Formats: sequence, structure tokens, C-alpha cells
Amino acid sequence: MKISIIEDHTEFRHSLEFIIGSFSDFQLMSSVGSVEAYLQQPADAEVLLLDINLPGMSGLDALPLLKKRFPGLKVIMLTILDDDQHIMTAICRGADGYILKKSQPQKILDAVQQVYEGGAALTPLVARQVLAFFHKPVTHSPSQQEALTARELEILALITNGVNTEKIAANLFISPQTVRNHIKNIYAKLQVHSRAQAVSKALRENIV
Amino acid sequence: MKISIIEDHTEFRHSLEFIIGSFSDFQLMSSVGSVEAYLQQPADAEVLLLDINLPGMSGLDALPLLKKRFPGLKVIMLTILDDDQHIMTAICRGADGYILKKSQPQKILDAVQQVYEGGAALTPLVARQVLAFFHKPVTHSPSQQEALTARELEILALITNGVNTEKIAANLFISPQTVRNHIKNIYAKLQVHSRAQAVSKALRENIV
DNA sequence: CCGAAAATGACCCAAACAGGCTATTGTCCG
DNA sequence: CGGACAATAGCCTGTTTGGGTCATTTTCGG
Repeated sequence: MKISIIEDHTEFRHSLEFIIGSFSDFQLMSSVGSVEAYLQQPADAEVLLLDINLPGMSGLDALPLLKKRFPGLKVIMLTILDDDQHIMTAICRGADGYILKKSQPQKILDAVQQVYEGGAALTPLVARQVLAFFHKPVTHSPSQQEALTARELEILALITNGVNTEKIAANLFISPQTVRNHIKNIYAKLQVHSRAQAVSKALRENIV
Repeated sequence: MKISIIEDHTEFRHSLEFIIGSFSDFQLMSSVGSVEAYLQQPADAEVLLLDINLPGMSGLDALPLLKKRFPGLKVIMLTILDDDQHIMTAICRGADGYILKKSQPQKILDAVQQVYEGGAALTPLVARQVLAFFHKPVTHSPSQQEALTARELEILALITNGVNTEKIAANLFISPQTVRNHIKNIYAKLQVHSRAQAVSKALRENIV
């Protein structure tokens, strides 16, 4: 298993090198202090430990670039912060893992092993924040506003796909006027006043 | 740490009981074979191991119900399948963990510990599938269509919030007519023909 | 079996919108 | 300097939408 490291903090980098060097399963290919240095002599690593806070190009900015240049490379973000925004940015840009520097060495080795085997490595607290993105909207939405009926949900779904009144009516085999009435009721329940607002609310609050 | 189990497969349930009983940190409150049985004599557990495939009400359907009735209860889904759809459903309904039955006993204990400490417990392969939901859309979207200008993005964002032409104009200190023109250009680039479609595309492809 | 809620349908009207065309100004790049 | 593009602005026309009010039928739970 070929591993590279990009981490500017010399002391911590040496620790990582030591940990990885302790196991014969792991082969350290490259260990540098910046993305720029890494790109000058790229190693064909399989797993990359990438710091977020780096001098020059940040780890977050390097992520999509590295993923594009080395397809198949698994990248684990290493960071001191478990900042919500950083986590989501990293994940959206293709990170395969996100672990905190304060983690025990064994956890870091586990993470490398996990991503090598095709999994993703998240510390439990990071995983919690990721999951929050899914069930936050769902839990807070059904509370406030009135519930939509099945028919209304059906029509809202079509509106959300940009279908106009005429086509919705044709689709559901009902009169356009009836569609209009349903839409009025939907607006009242969602407390919106236009299709654009309805679509926005429907998508953001996972009503569809 | 108070733990309950809902699992219909008797043999596996007994294994779980045994594993949990082996540690003095854990206190087994209740161990039953169905959601219905659990609701009849609810225990004030802190962590619940919940099977997905259950006779009667499924674990997925019970999830929101249990979460509502016992706020603060952490639920770990236990299942044989790592089916994509089940995972996402469970997460959207508030699961705090999702682990496979074939996991080593130690992993299950770790998961309980992790959710108890406020984290989320996902096996690496499940985590991979969750992450895929984030970086899939981002990678495929910026390809096809033409890029929007800064002004167009600004206006698209306002449209996405349901603001009408008049208000957008007032907001940006430009003429409503100019806003109309920008919107026409946005429509052309996004290949849509209405605000609703534009909002839908903007939100679904993370353009805003 | 009755009443509430949902689904269906209609009319009107003012406002908003979509699409077509033209035009001026500014900026940036080759 | 000249062309490309973005941002600004106007006009016209037909369509769609949002809001108001009313009425009939169906469905479902008490």
C-alpha cells in the first residue's frame, strides 16, 4: 500500500512518517510540506494524507486538482479543525476521509486501511455532522406548516420539475382549473406566493 | 450506558445480548423481537440497536416514531443489507448509526460507544455511500451547460429565493427591464423556460 | 349516516411573466 | 484599435399566473 503525505507542520509530519514506517504493509512514497512540492515530484501513491491548512495552495483547493490528475488516488483530509464548512467542502470536492490530527495514531492507520479497501474514513464526530445535513431539514420541516395531501404533493412534485399548469392537468387527467385550485391550497400551506418560492421550499425542505 | 435491542432473529439477538452483557459499562434494558413489543414496555434506554427487517412495523418506519417518542434516544440501525436506498432512508429519518450485522462484535460495541459520545457510527462502506451523495452531483454539473456570469448568478440566487422581477431590480439598483434581460440569458444558458425550472435546476445542481 | 375534508370544476381580473427585437455603454483582450 | 462580451435599458405582445369567490362530488372517520 503506497502512501504519500502533504503536511507542513514538520514535527507532525515526522510523526506520521514514523507511524507509517512502523508497518511493513505501508510503503511511504513521498512526504512533503506543500502541494506545490508534491506536484513537482509526484509519486504514484494509492492513499494521500492531505493537510487542510497549508502554505500556498490549501488542501481543500488542491483536492479536486489532485483527484483529477491522479484518478483513483484516495485522499484523507487531516486537520485540526472539525469545522462544519470545511468538512462539507472537503466532501463535496471528493475527499475519501476526514480525520482529526488529534486522533490516536491507530485511528489514522485504520483510516488509511479503510479507504484502501474502498470505504470512507470519517471520525464519529465528523460523521455526525455529515448526517446532520440529511436529517436536519427533514426533522424541522414537518413541524411548522400544515401537511400537504397526496394530490397536493403530486402536483408540487410536478411544479418542482418545472411543468406548467396546462401540462400538469394533462398529466393527471384533470382540468387546469382544478390544478390551479390545488396550487392555491399548496401556496397557502407552504406560505408562499409563487411557483419559484414553492419549488425552493419543496427542494430545500425535502418535501418532494 | 443503557441499551435496548429490537431484533427478530432470536439467535442473533442472543449474541448481541451476550456481547453487551460481557461489559459492565453497558446495561441491557430491554431486548425484544418487534417494534410493537418494544412500545408496550418501553425502556428508558440511551442507545437502541434496531434491526431494519422486522415482522410487523419495519425498523425504518419505526425510526421516526421512536425518535419522536423518545427524544435523545440514539438509534443504530443493524442490518444485513448495505443497500443504498435503505441507508439514505435511515439517515434521513434520523439514524445515528448504520452498521452491518456481519461486523465484528467489537465494531458493534465501538459503534454504541461512539453514538453515546455524540458521534455517528457508520461502517466505512456505508460512509462511502453517504459521501457519494455529496460529490456525485458536484462533479457532473459544471460540465455541460455554459457558465453564468457573476451578475447572472446573483440574479439566479434571488430568483431561487422567490423574489420577483420588481424586487430584484430594486435590490440591485437596476431597471426591471435589465433584470428581465438577465433572466432571459439565464434561461438560455440553463436551457429552461420558467422561473420554477430555473430554481429547480439551480438547487439540484448546486449552482447557487 | 352524517359531517368534515379532499378533489373536482368554473368564472373573473389584475399582475407577472416569457420571448421577440433593438440599442448604448463599458471593459478587457488580442 | 477593434471585436467580443457583459451590463445596462427600452418596447411590444401574447400567455401564464395568483388571488378572489362559488359549487359539486367523493371519500373517509366517528
